[in-house]
Amino acid sequence: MNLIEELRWRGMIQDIMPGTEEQLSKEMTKGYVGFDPTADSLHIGSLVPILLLVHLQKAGHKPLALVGGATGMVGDPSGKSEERNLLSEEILRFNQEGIRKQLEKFLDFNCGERSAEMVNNYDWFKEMTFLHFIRDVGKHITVNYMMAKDSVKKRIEGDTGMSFTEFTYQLVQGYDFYWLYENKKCKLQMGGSDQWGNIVTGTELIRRKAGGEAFAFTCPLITKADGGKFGKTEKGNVWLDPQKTSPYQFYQFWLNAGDEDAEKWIKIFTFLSQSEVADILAAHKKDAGQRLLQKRLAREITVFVHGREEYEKAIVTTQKLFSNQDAPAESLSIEDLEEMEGVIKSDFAKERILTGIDIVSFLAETGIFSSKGDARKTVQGGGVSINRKKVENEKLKVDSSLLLHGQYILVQKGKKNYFLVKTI
RNA sequence: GGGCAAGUAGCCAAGUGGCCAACGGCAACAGACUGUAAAUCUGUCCUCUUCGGAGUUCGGUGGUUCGAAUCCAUCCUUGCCCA
Repeated sequence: MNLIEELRWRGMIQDIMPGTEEQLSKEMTKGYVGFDPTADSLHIGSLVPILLLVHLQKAGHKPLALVGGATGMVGDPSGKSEERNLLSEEILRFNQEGIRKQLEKFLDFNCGERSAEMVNNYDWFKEMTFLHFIRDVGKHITVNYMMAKDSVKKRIEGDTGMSFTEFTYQLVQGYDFYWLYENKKCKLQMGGSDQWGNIVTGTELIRRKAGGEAFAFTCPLITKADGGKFGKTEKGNVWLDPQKTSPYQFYQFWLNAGDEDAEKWIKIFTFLSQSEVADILAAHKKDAGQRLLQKRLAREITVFVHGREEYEKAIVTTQKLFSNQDAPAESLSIEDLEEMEGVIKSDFAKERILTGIDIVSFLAETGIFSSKGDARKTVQGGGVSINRKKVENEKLKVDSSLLLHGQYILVQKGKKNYFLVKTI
């Protein structure tokens, strides 16, 4: 199976330029994807472009990761309804470093001629003068062409308008492709389907300015069946950086996927073969309650991103927190409590417990809730458990009888948010 | 520079002198049902609260009024049109 066929059954191809498949089977091809340095870590949304590069490398081609230092300073209008804030050079440089470190985990940067490579478009744009740009780049593309782009049209017809800076974005990005074509012999660009317009501007520029031929394909944007935003949880973005999103939370994110989503995602986010996926789906359909599909999905991705060891830790924590829902909290050892990851820990003065404190004040003062009113409302709604027992009465006194091992209290806010309060 | 329109909670969006902490929708959080899903139903959703209330909001500032998101002035921002 060649690269395109492979990606196609995985549902990773949205648009593809004619001739791309032939080019890929003809010779070792360099292909690139652009990454946006607006944050210092990549989140799981960027996992898709990363996977495109990984697949490319596996298929015997050379991946380039372009960090949009220059374009990040401008802001892409695609899919945005509003003008973006501009970032300073310093922040962009810092973010670029973070991204680089993460990419190194997924791509092989040291395997001969197919080694992955990282480039930053700031490097060729910082020297570029305005005159140079409008003469050598702008000259080749008509405004009519640029205006016809969906991303531009929407903004012009909408009621927010669009600055010249953003309008120029597609040219700047298109020039990236041209530059890589000329200087690195890069003939392929990949990206999310929202990038299609910008990518085509690039191939157009290559055709007109260099008389060359370049190729491209895009991957559909990842969506959720319920229309929600992919990659967001209660706590915000799901990041690839374990400092920002712990491996446990990362694992949980995938484990919580809906059936419909998981079925799509397992093809996109894992390297399982077509027959393996078919087997898993069949097994899942037989007994959906087992959630074999989600478990496998979560396992594959967590191992891929964080490694086997972290995955196993996440599993252990998961089992402790969820598998024996009915087991009394007293059965957990001190080690279990201390080592559970994904549990937010806080300290609390022991005297307050010994003298007894009402549940509402306790929840507010430990920071589990931001205010007493908030805590009270959730308790009234049945949303708080202490040591795995639902708090039925908001007048409950918290005292030493609730301490596990003489010093811990395990608090649950909802079903999935655990807090461990340690008295000192 | 001139003309017109608009700015309301995280977002969309009603409200055009008191009944307004402000209809409705989305998002979010919690509960029930489940499979730590989805769908559905219920509750919460400006801040604090001793759950009785209290305090701060409707682009900013000043004003009119017993009383303003609502009227007036002025400034700021955005869009459209003209120069």
